[in-house]
Formats: sequence, structure tokens, C-alpha cells
Amino acid sequence: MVPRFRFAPSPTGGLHIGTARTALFNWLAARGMNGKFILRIEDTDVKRSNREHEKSIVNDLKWLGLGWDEFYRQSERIKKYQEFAGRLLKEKKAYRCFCSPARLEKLRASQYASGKISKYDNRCRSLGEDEIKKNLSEGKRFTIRFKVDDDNEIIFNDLARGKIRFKSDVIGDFIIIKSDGTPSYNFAVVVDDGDMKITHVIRGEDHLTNTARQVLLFKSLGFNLPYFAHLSMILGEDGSKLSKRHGATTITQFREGGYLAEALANYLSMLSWSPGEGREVFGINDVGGRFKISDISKSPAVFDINKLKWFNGIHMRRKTAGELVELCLPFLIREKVISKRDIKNKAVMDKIYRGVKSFKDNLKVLSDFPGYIKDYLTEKITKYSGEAVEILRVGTSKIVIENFLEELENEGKTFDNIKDMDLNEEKSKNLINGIKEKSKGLKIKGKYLYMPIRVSVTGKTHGPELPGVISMLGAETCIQRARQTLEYIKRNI
RNA sequence: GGCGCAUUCGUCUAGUGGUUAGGACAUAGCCCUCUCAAGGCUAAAACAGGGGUUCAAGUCCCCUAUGCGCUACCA
Repeated sequence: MVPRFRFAPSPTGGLHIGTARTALFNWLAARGMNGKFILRIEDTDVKRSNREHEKSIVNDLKWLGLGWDEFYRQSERIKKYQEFAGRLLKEKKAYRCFCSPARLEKLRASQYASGKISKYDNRCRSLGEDEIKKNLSEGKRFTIRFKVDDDNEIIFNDLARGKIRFKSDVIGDFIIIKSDGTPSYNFAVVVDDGDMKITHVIRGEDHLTNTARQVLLFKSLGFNLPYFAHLSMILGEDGSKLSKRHGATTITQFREGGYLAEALANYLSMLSWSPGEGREVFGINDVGGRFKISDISKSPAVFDINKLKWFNGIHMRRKTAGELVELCLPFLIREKVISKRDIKNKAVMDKIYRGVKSFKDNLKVLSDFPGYIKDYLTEKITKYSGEAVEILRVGTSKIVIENFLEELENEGKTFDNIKDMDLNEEKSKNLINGIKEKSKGLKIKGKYLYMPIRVSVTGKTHGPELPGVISMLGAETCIQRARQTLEYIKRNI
């Protein structure tokens, strides 16, 4: 028999980090067992569900690389639930309840006040046929409730947690069909899992207590019980359930924040699971049969943005410069560092490419890049930092910069147009070496050689390796900026 | 309140009766280095508490504490 897994989000918001992890674990388990992965949209709550959210969830799943084999929407299966409910009604395993929401609310309040278990008092369970008919003919609204016998013990095996037991008398007769004809969550889930022949249910711990109700339903409906596994919650730094007030919580937010799908999937898979052998960095496609449901950890995990950032850095450095350019483009456009038209501009794209190569090691998230490269795309230096000015004050700095400019200009003379001069990293290195040679007599080296050049073309004392910087700026801009800096020295120092 | 689940460095985790309790992130120091990173090395850092079982317990059992979840005509 082919194992069948499902991920069943309700489209009441974007794809939450915790929910995404549930999807991922189902996907990993399905992959590892050569099973099927089914996506089922649980949109029976008409008020809170909408198609925009569904689209967003679907989009994020695809982005994470979690493809599915089958797709369903509960709102399109309403008839099915009613059919099954009708069967339970006929078999007297369920009954119509005409109690008003107001009465139920009152009942709950009084039970809570007196410290008793809050559950339905089974008032409509013993309604006579005549009374039911009368209510029906009067057009009274009703729900359908499932009969729960007292004194039963419900036991099921959780693949991640072991044996779990509940006493049935803490569960009241619960609603399976709401008064608007739509199924309640617990009922829809069981009908679907049974009907879709789901073999493994991996879901959040918040459903653990629901499982007791569902086991009862599975049995009454004559379905085989699937295997269950309940995942611990993902917590915020303060130990409470991860929510909006902890910052970004949806996959969309992380994508827009510059995180890579690979990094997010990798990090999420490491929350409550580990592939063993000290392995930490991997792609979800490489996990294969190593994913075992029984290895899932039982305790909740605190979401650590720092570790995610670390994963992100690692996965970015694993990409080629070309791949990174593609990934950075949306962020460059969003920050208006380049325009859409620039994508076709070879000169600009070349700069971006060299910029990505230089800044690769400094990036934590893709969205860092626009801020880094911005100052390298302008013709002139916009500002000299305080530390940079200090460097310019050093007597030998002027000489170094003059030498640098001279070398560049000489080199440039061999071209009709300076734009044709390709100042790659290798040439930049040679250039610096040339200046080193020239400055030997003056004993200028190390910091006193590199820093003036760096400042002369960037106005800053920080940045990636100098040859890369020179190469990304290009000969023309370097000449302009070096001249600008010499001018600055003349005027201000 | 009731029911359920959990508890190893600050954080994520490895560990399935015998370990100097291992790794990773973060932190600190050193190395590399023109700077910022990246990388390398090193340091500090944990079995919630109490009872059992056992020759031996982080590992098995019980209690306590703490945290989390559920207790809807939400999912």
C-alpha cells in the first residue's frame, strides 16, 4: 500500500512558519517512504477563509519546493460530509440538536463557574420523533451532534510520542454539522482522511486533544485509523507560541525579507528533527529515506532568527554569483537601486555581477545587497566617513592616490574609450602591486598603501577586498573618484 | 478549573542503562588580514527538583514544579 500524507491548511492567513514546518515534515515523510503528498484546503469556515490566502499559501509552498500529488478543497465536498452525517443520523450514532447558541453559551458559563468540565448536557439526545418533526416543520435551525459514550477509554499510538490515552467522559456530544450545513473541523477532517485513504497524519500538537474525538469518528464511520504524529509548537523568544508580535511569522514575510527558500526549509527541518551524524546544512531534496517520523523531537522549539540568518548566509555562499544576481534583482528594483530597464543594460548588470561576487561573504540576507552596492553605482563619492578623512590626513596618502591615478590613466591610454578597459580582479591586483613597487622607496605598505586607495574610490574604510572593489567600480569611475578625492585633499586637508 | 503533552548549555539539538555528556547558532579570545566579512582554532556554557528501580540513570518508574496546548455552530 502506498503511504498517503496530507497537509491541510485553512486559508485564514498566509503560510505561517509553524504550518510550513508541518507541510515540510509531511512532504519529507512522503518522499522518504515513496508515498503521496496531498494538499487539502480546509476552507469550511466561510467567514474567515478566502481565495487570496489560499493563493498565498499555494505560492509559498511552491516557493519552498514542496510540490503535491493531489489537491482538494473542502468547500467543494460539502455534499460528502452531509452524506456521511446522514448515515450517522440513520444509524442513531448522531442526532439533531435544536439548542440555541445562547443556551449553549449560558450552559458553558455556568459549568465553568462551578468548576465542572465544559461539555454539552445532551439535552437533545432524547428528543422524541414527534418533537423533532415539529421543530423541523417550524423551520428551527439545528446542528448535528455525534453521540459520545461515557466510560470509554480512547487509546491511540502517536508515532512521535508513543501511546496516548483519553477518557471519553471529558468529551461531550460534539457538533459535526453546523446549522448552516457545513461540517465542523473534526468531522470534515475525519471524513476526508478516511475517504482519501490517508495513512499518516502529521500535524501540530494543538490537534492532539482533537485526535480523541477523531478516533471515535473514524471508528463510527468504519474507516481504518491512520498513523498519527503530533509536532511540538514553535515558540517565540519569550517561550510563548510564535505569533505576529514576535515579528515576521509567515513564509511570505521571510521571502520578502531576503531569505532563501533553501535556508528556510533547511532551518525549519532542523526544528524538532535532525538528520544525525552532526549534519546540519543540507537541501530538503537530499534527505531521502533518512527522515523518520519516530525521530521527531517531542519538546517545543524556540524560533531563533540568528540561526536562520546563519543558514541563509551558508546557502547564499553556496550559490554561484550568477544565481545570486538573479535572486538579488527584485530587491534592487524594490529599493530603486536599479530600474527594470537596467536588467537589459550590460554595463549595469556587469557591475551588479561583480558587486555580488565582492559582497557575497558579507550578506546575511538578499535584502542587504542593495544597501551595500548603492554607493558603488554612483559616479562620485557622496560622503567621506570620519575614519576615511583620518586616512587622507596621513602624509603619504596623497602620493599613493596620485600613483594609483597615474597607473590607471596610463593603462587607460591604450584604449580609444576608457569604457572598453576591462578592469577585472586580476588586473586590479596587478595595479595595486605596481603602486606597491613604486612606493617601495618610501616604505609605504600594508595599511598605508591599501587604505588610501580604498578611501580614494569609496570614501570609506570598510568594504570587501580592494581588487574586487576596484573591479566593480570600473576604470572610468575609479579615475573620476580618485580625482575627486585628490581635489578633496587639496581643499580640506 | 478539567484533560493532555512536554522539560539536556542563553537557543536548536546528539544521546535510547556504563560518555571527560558531543555538535551547531549566539557570546568572548586568538589566527588570517588594508578594513568589514567569510574561514580556522580555542574558551565559557546544560541533564528542572525530589523520591524510587538497578552494581550503575540524562536515559526506566512515581511525585512536585514550570511551560505549552485543548476545553467553540474556528481550524
